[in-house]
Parts: sequence; structure tokens; C-alpha cells
Amino acid sequence: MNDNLSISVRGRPKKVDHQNVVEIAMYLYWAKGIQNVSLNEICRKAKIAKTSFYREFDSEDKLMELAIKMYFDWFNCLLAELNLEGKPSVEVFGMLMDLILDDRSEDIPPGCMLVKMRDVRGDKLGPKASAQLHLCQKQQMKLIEHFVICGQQHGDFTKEISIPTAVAYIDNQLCNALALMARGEPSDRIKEFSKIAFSPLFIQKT
Amino acid sequence: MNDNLSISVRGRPKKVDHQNVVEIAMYLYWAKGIQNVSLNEICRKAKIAKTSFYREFDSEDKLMELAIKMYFDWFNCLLAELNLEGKPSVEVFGMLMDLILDDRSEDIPPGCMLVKMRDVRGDKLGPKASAQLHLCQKQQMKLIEHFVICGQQHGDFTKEISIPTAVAYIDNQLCNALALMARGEPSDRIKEFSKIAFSPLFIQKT
DNA sequence: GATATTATATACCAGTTGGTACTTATTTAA
DNA sequence: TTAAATAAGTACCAACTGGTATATAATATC
Repeated sequence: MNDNLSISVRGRPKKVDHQNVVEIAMYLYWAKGIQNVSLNEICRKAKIAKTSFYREFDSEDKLMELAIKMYFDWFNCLLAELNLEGKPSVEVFGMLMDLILDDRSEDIPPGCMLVKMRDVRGDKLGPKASAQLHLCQKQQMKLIEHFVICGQQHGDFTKEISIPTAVAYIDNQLCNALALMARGEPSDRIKEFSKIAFSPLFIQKT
Repeated sequence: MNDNLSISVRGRPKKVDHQNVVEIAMYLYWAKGIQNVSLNEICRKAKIAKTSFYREFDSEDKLMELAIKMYFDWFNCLLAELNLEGKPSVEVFGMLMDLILDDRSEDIPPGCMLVKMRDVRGDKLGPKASAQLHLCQKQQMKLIEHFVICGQQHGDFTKEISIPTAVAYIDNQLCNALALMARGEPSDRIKEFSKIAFSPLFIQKT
């Protein structure tokens, strides 16, 4: 629709809006869990015929891959806005938690799409989607590792726990918090939990 | 089959073994997640016709209810064998964790059936199954509360966290550990995590 | 206007799901 | 031996799934 700025091509002009379809899929996956959304439903919501879908995307797997990527990009934008670099550890991970838990103003589903996907059975995701999912998870771990190392250098993050363990622990607690969020637990309660869970990691300066 | 010890009744004797069907359903739900198991599959595995199933049980919902109950009873038996009463808090929750994480010797699926069910969408479970699930969760919380109170009286459990918060926190961490277990994480790693997560709860005697 | 090119829409495929009429088999009691 | 009672098995239902063959509609170039 919008790409038709490009030189006009022969044949019937397309109506399906690629980005819009991916976006609709993303929201559905996010809100209902990827295994609870059928391709038929997406087509219905996006108001396109299934045949049009299959011309635009080559499979459901491909659509999932794109939706996961779109979600991850969105999340990284939010992260970048936080400007966490150089801040003390307590603040860094506190802000991360807040980002996760704060009530989203708009009609954004609760919880994290990627976390919800962690427990879907492998055979429900195609090869492209699960590759993309793995990639996102790896990048997320890398980010956490970065902040752990910074914290240790800064002297406000414990050195009694090995870095890989600390990273995996934090990742797990963040996931856990998101799972609680998705389950409808009030965010105050979750913040209480994460305060307890994170307390052994930080060195409080006197 | 076995109940035919009772006075002989008219009509063709039944072949379906009620308990066996529930058991098969339980294992399937447990291993694959309740939303990934169809009634057809259960009938196939139990080698009964679907019509026979519907005469014995009145719905899939009912079967789920029974399977959940069977699982919970089994779990409570294991718990009772631990003899946790009167032990110090660190030991109590340590043993609880071990019970959860120790590699089951036999062909028992990893993780906890009830935990896996926590994140299934409400509309996938019938009224009977979800009522039973709620009941189990409540009982589990009551048990944890009991041990928290005992620990506080014994003086080895922190009083800086309110009892409801501590109970919910422990429940959540146990669930989290079970979810990791189900995801295939090695139990050593999970034990490391839970040691960190539980450390703020206990008062170490010098 | 004819034709090549592209997109959409209809209608279908075989497979699955939970659930059910209806026929058939096996038993006990009269 | 016959009738009543109960269970099992076959074959189906409509609704859904991901995916596709084919007809049709809309455009640009010739």
C-alpha cells in the first residue's frame, strides 16, 4: 500500500500490508500465547485471505519469526531509552524490573512474549521461529552479562557468585517476574518478590 | 475388572479399568502439558473406544479433575514420607527442593504437573478441572505457611518479611524451580539458584 | 482494445478436535 | 431358551487446523 511509491509495477496492486499483518500476529501471539493463535485467526483479524497470506509470507513459521523479531526490536528500543549505562547495579536492575512491571499505558498485553514462548513445546514452533527465539534469548543474556560485569567493576555487585551463575539467575528471576505478570499478579507484589530475590546480589555501600 | 468382586451384575462385564485410564491421562498431562494432550490420544493409549470413555467418565473435564487429584495425592504421599515436622527451616525447604529436583528414578516425567498447568489459558480447562487445580494450590500454600510459622517460632526463619509475602515468595520460587526442571535445566544449576533465592529467608545461627 | 502480469477469492484438501447415534457383543435372570 | 441389561465398536457429526489448486478480478504495457 505504502510501498507503491516505488515505480509502478504491472498487475493488480496488492492490498495486504506486510507490516500490519506482522504487527497483528505479534499482538495476538503476545496476548494469547503463540500456541493459542491460529493462522486462520490472524488472517481473519488482518482481513486478508489465506491465499494472500501465503503469497506474502512463505509459511506460518516465517510469520512467527518476523513477529518475534518485531517484538524484540520494540523491546530493545524501550531498553535503549532507559540509558542504563554507568548507573549503579541496584538502579540498573531496578529499572529493568520497573520496565517489565510498570502497567503499560496503552493496550499492550501483559508479560513478555518471549518468556511466554519459553515453555511451548518444541514441536509447536517451526525451525525459523525457534532459531529467532534462541537468538533473542542469547542477546538478552549478553546484555545481562554486560551489566553484571559493569557492576562488579563498579564494586556494587557481589563477587561471591560466578558471573555465569549470576547472569542465569538474573535472567531466570526476570522471566519469573514476567510470568507472574502474565498470570495477572499485581506488580507491587512482584516487586516485593524481586527485591527479595535480588538482595543477595548487591553490595550495599555503607 | 477388579471391582467385579462385588455381586455379579447383569449385562456384559466392563473391560475399561477406571483407575488405569486416569493414570494414563495423568502421565500424559504431566509429561506433555495438559493442553497438548487430546482425549483421542488418551483413548488410543488406554486402548479403549471413545464411547467407552464417555460411559465411564462424563466428560474430558471430569477426567482432568480426576487426574489432577491423583497427581496431588501422589505428591502428598511423597511429602509425608519426608517427615519434615520439627526440622529446622533450612532443612525443611532444602528437602522440599530436593524432592522436587532429584532425578526421579523411574519413568516419571520431569517438573510438576500442577505448575505446568498454572499457565494454561483459563478457557482450556473445564470448570471441574480448574476448581480442583485451585483447591490443590490452596492446600499447597497452607502447607508452606505452616512451615514458615514453625520456622519463625523456631527462630531460624526471618521475621523481616510478612508471612503472606514469605509464603507466596516460597511458593513462587518452588514453581520457578519446577518450571526450570521441566525446561530441562540440570538440577545442580537449579539448586544453585534456589540457594541464592532462599538465602534472604533464613537466619543462620552462629 | 488485447495481453501479460499480478493479487484476490472461492472452494477445497486431509488431518485433527470433543462428542454422539446406532449397531453389535456378552452377560445374568426369568 | 428367551428377554433384559449392560458394554463395546463402528461410523459419524460439525468445527477447527495448516496448506493449496483454480478461477477471477484488477492493473500496466503493447
